[in-house]
Amino acid sequence: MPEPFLHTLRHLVTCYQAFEAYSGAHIRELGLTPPQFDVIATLGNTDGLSCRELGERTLITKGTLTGVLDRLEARKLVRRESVAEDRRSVFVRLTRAGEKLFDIVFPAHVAYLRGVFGELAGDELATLDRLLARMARRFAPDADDEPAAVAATPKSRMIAAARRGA
Amino acid sequence: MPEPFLHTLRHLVTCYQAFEAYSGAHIRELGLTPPQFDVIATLGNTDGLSCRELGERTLITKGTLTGVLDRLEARKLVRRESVAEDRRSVFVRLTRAGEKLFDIVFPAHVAYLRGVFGELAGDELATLDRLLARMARRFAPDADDEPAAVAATPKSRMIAAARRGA
DNA sequence: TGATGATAGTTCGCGTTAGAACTAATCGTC
DNA sequence: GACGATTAGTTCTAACGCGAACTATCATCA
Repeated sequence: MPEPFLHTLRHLVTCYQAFEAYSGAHIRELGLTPPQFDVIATLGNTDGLSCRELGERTLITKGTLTGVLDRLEARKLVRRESVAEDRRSVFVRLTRAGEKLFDIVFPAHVAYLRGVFGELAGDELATLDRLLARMARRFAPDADDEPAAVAATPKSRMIAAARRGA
Repeated sequence: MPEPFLHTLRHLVTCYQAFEAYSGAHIRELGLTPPQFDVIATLGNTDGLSCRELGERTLITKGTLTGVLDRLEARKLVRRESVAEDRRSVFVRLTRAGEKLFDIVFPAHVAYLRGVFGELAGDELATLDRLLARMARRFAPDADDEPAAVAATPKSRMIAAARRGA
């Protein structure tokens, strides 16, 4: 009993990390950290989002999000606004500079990633997709795949883009 | 052109994070952080490893590994020894207490994970395995899958176990 | 109204992350 | 055998990562 699932797990981790390294290297060249990119990408073509929603979409926990937004705000790529209806809430939106950056880095990064999948047959991609989703549900029964669904788990990368493309 | 690969990527990230959260929660209950567990698990049933090899197997970069080992050594779970043949190298091995901990936490964690895969048919697991490995190679052409092969990329989780089971 | 509870963000502690700069030791090669 | 190039670990910096504690603000319901 060599526990074959451990083998699969290792490949999951290896694959994820390889993706992270590949994607992250490019993002850093663009002058952003991966979480910062996720925020920019999520905010792009939007009228703004609450911190809560932004956290859900990027899979960044709220504690971490505060710091990420602080740094983006310091660079004037993002602006925090208070909401009249609910004064607990904070609305986040791209500044002009943020939008400009989005228009550059988002397409660039998607193009950068697209190259990797060139040869992968569409049905293989679909199979991988399906199996990953199933496995994810197994680990986190309270899955999150539908537009309005809510989760509140950890970090991410390119999540934003993935969700947009979905 | 909805860029279907973005959808797959999102699932990769979601799946990885779900695994991390699931696995990490249990590991924390056992009184270790995930990287610490990886080190303990990798060192278990071994006569010790060099920092270099330990880093390669756990996929923890050397800079990070120093800190992880510092904390494990402070808890007397691990011991650093200098090597006569190569005085640059540092040999790391479990202390008696470390071995004792390994004997408890490793089987416990494998059992904890095994439950999740119960229903997954063997061939599906194999398919997922194969596709993940292929995708990983695509992101990191200098793949690492054979025993003695070398890589030097980032972090991990349960890597140790996966490699042992492999 | 007023106590109870839930929610939105921030702050904090501790640990991890990558990457780059640094020291020390060994290797390759002539 | 000396010299430049590698290699092993450590140190440093900036940014996450999560959980937990905390503040402020709604929401509910009696």
